Amino acid sequence: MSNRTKFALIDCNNFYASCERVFEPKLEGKPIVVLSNNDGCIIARSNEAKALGIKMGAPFFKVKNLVAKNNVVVKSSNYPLYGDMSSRVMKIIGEYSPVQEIYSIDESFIELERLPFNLMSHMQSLRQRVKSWTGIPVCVGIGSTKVLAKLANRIAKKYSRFNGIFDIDDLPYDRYCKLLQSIEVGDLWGVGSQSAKKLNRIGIHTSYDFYKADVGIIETLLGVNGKKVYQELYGNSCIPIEVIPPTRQQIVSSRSFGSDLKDFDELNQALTNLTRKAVNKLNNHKLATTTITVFIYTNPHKKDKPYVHLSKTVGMTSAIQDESQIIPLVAQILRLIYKPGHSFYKGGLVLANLTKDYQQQDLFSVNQNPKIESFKLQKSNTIRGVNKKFKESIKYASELGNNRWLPRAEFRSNRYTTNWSELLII
DNA sequence: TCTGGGGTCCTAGGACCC
DNA sequence: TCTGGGGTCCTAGGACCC
Repeated sequence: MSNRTKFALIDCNNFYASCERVFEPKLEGKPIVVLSNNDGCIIARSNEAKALGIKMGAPFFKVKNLVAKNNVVVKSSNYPLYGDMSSRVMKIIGEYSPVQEIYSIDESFIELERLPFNLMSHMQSLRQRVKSWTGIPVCVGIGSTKVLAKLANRIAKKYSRFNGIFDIDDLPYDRYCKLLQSIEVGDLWGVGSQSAKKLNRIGIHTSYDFYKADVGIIETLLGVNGKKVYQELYGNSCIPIEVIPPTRQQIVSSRSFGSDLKDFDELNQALTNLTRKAVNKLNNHKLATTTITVFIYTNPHKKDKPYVHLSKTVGMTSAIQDESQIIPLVAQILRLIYKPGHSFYKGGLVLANLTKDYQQQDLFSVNQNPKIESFKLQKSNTIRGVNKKFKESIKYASELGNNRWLPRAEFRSNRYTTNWSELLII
């Protein structure tokens, strides 16, 4: 047991709600919810809000009464703040192990093998340091596989007597089985609602049922991923830590609009903005794309009107990476799919087939005057430089207009850590 | 009636995660 | 009135190749 690899999962408690509290300490002890883009759904809740029965993912308008009655504090999401807080937290976690995977904005796995420390006090020190340096509370789950570390984290969060740290390997076998019996199979990491339904149909309801089932049946029903989860419950590590994030496969940029859009120019305005965001990401990763998908669709929740989903994918013979190439192309594709008379609720684009090698020229293209090519490159570098220094001061004209697409964000807090004009004032 | 075998690549759809 | 956004991987089926 003791010389097996050990993993720890560090998970921030109610991350977005906790970020809001750091800069508004009077919210401590009060119920808080954070809304998705466009103030649509609940995407984070403080413990107090959870206790009121506010569900994850609930549409905001459906819980407005409950929220008002209980004086729940409402915040629009503030990703610049959360992203910056996340990188601070992750950096501190990284000081506690040479092997770290940043799994999501609020979770990180680390490997604990061969660390010359008492594990418990080492992790206790991590928790305290993250809390005192950033204000964010975290819990630590420890186990010999990632699935077990995830499970352990649940326990650490749920029972305060563990002081935020739980090592599942410390459980004797019978207690481990008891624990599995208390957890629904759909709550295991990697078993989602669809798989849970399939398993329920053959009498597998708890994680313990799953643990005791035949591995062949699990593989037939859930495929290789289900089998991995199964084996990880037995302590056989199948899902390795990924220290280096794999290269991106695609970049998606999409939004539901602040108001439904009918007009082509309005849609194009929104799409230009989204394209610029996607291209910035592309450039930051030093990638180029050869496949662009553009899509727009009407509100699927409105039953009185037909749901219309329009999209088109275009492939190119050579990879492109420049705003001046991609923005006009997106506008062209939008022109091809656009149909008047519908109220579009959401739209976006996907850049796919990403490649590092964007110098490759098209064999059949003509007029590749090297002077012109180098001028183009110089131009786009200049624009990028100016925009970096003077925040988004050069834009495509197609992005300017009536801004009806801008998402609602009625309850947004300040970008305390990333914007000079929104610093905390004491 | 009987109709090879082995492989790749691409796409769409489904499932999962946060 | 009001329902998020951004990812990954797997699988099945079709097209195509020799």
